[in-house]
Amino acid sequence: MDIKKLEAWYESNHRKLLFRETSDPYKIWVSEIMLQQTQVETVLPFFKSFIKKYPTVERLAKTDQETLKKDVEGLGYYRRFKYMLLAAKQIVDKNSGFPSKYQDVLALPGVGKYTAGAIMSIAYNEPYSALDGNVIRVLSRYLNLNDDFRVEKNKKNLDQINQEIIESARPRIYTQSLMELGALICRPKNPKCEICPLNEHCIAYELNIQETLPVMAKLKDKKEFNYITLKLYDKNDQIVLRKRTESLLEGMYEYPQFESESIFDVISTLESNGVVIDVINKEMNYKHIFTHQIWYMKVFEARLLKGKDLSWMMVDKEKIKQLPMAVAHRKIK
DNA sequence: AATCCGGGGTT
DNA sequence: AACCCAGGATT
Repeated sequence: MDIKKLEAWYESNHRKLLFRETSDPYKIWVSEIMLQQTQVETVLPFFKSFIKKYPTVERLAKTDQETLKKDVEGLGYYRRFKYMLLAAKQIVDKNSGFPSKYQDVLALPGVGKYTAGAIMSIAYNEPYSALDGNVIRVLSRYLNLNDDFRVEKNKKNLDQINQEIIESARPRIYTQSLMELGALICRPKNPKCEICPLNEHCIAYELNIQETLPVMAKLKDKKEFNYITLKLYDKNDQIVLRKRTESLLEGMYEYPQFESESIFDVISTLESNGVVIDVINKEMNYKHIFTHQIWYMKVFEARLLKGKDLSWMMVDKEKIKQLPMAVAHRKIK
């Protein structure tokens, strides 16, 4: 591996990212949790306001799950922030600062092998492999590895290789340079191999098969759901919301919705539970795509005439925007 | 080892 | 519309 060329490339070409202007392990940790499955550009504004509001782990530990969910609304995978708050409380309870040993970092809720390696190498400059999607792409091309990297065993092998490399590199620079190279040069499509600092010994480039790597098994098809979604107003013109308890979007608020294709079925189901609604008009159809699901939502405006579900809460229309709500419903107008 | 967790981007 | 991207926890 041309580590010297790679690190030199990084030092003169990397983006100036707000969360890389520090080696405060707390801030590195926050950024790495946000960056899980999420693009840099998406994370930046969230990180900025988050650190302004929660400059220290002590300040973060004092907040509550619902406030935190609202702070990160739109980032997705909200469970990671549930774990983030649990971890912050653990750290503050122990009163020994942000952990600095690999095993202690790895033991934090929501921190796996990648995130622990990223924190150790970027914040503490210690040689621990951080194998994310970018690094997998760069190394699989450089070494021409045809393994399916959705298979855990293959990731583990590559992680071992990366561990050996980082032990003779400058960890803080090395980890960031591989990720930056993956984002800017060694991109999934149209990689800029001509200007890549690793092109001299990149096997995939030599064979011109760089775009076929890395091999990733196809994900299974998404499951589709049809919902009747209600913008339901009570007599005081307040709107009915429900706080989700399901593991999907847990703790986020939503308009009441029912798995059905027919508003008439929903009306009769509600009536058999003592709830009477008067449908005013059909609004729009919405589609929302998750990783494993697609929601087709038929939205109706309705008036609540009688009864209510125990899980419902009445909210002033203007207050909706203050509550954490998934994009799937936030986009309903 | 397989499945569950969002959301945004590109083609 | 169809494709791409991708860590951690749970089971």
